[in-house]
Amino acid sequence: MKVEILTNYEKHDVQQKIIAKLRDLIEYKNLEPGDKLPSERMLSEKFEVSRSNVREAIQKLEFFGILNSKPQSGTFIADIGRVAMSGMLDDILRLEDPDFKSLVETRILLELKTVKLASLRRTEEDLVKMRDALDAYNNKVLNKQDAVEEDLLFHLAIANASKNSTMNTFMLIITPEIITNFEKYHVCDSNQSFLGIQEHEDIYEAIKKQDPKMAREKMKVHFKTLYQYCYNTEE
Amino acid sequence: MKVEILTNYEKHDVQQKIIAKLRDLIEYKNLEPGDKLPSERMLSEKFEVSRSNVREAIQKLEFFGILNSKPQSGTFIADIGRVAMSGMLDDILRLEDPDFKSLVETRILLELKTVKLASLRRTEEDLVKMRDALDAYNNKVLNKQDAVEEDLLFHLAIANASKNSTMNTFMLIITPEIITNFEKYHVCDSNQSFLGIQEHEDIYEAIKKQDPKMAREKMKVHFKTLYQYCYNTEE
DNA sequence: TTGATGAAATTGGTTAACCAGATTGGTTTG
DNA sequence: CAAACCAATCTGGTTAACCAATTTCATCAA
Repeated sequence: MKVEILTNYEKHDVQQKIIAKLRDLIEYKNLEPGDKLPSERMLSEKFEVSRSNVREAIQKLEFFGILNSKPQSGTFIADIGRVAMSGMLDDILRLEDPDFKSLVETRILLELKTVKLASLRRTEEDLVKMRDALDAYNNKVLNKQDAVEEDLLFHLAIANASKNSTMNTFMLIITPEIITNFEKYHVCDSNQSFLGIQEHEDIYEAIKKQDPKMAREKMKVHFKTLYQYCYNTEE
Repeated sequence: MKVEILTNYEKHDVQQKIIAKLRDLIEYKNLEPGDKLPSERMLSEKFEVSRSNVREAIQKLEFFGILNSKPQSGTFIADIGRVAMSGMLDDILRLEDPDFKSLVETRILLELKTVKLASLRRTEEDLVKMRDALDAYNNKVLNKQDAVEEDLLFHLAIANASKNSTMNTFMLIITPEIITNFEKYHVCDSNQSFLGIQEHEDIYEAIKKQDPKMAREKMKVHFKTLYQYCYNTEE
């Protein structure tokens, strides 16, 4: 068991080292936006790591949008300047994985916004999807079953109706971690889920009526218990 | 040129297909949380794609937190239930890449929060980093040079001082796209940058004085021009 | 019958060879 | 002299063979 964590740590460590070396290389060689990075083979040789490790590091930086690879051509530095590039790489290297409090803070922030946007932009189709998620949740709760997943799916349906793809993506990123943490800390017990039915219905109604103020207010009520786990998150 | 876009499209397409097939497989085989996925070799054979394609798709789903691979053991379904899993996979498949408006909306939302958190939680070290970023920005502007990057680095320093790793990560994700879009649409011309100096200084002062209300207010002022590009983003 | 044992099969990860398309630079041709 | 051309080279992507750790299961001992 200890070994597994160790290997994962080492793997992450190797990737961080490669990213750091790439940053130094870019600095040292004075590479500018649009310039081509040395080939993957060269980098793997120079950094003394496997080519697949190099590829994974490049993929990660592609995800952050500061590199992009073109098949049969090369890997290029994105159109952000050297200063921004260097600063961002430093930040990426310094990134820690999120704690529960940080997740909840962010979730509340995102959802108080998506619910407003959803009430302004939702289509009829969106309403149907939300209604379905709601019914699934209600069924589970009435049968006294755990309904954390159905809960989150309703919230994801709202994010979907907000028509903001960035916030939608971010909600998707934090949702699994929220679920596992909820189950770990037993945030939701059954009577809370029971309350949740009405709270969800209120939110749904506000969105249906296209009333952003009300929607936001009802979401806030719904998050009241969450606030307790994150008490100094002033609105 | 057309070919390059095509290959990228196809690559993304292949990955989406694999994810869809994984979803169907999980549904069909009734795989529960904690269960093991078939091996990468089997999947690549069954889906008729290369094993590396399978690995990349799995990596993506690992990033979203719904799978995790253990070396020499297997790939496992994360501890979120089948319902949540299935819903999330559908959402992931439906994700579109972000438009500028969505990016700006999200950035404003995040920054109005991080600036408040930063003013409550900033350390002396954070202040130094922000001061450095600020000086770099001012220098560039006074020399009438483009300072988009330095601008963003100041904002990233704020996100860093907010001590919320999730928001910090999200800011890093959207920053490069913000920069490229800014340069594409020429959002910042020189006299605006000139105004920016004072606006930045105001924000910095508010954070230094640990005044969250003021900090948020000054950030709002700073975003006034951005609002124009995203006018129906009501506060 | 039950628990321990260990060899064989299976796993994700790594490596190296290979592929097809893009790039390059020297040559040819008008 | 400049433009067109083509082959050698270089690129990221793919494939297949290999590795070491893990899992499995038939075997054996108590």
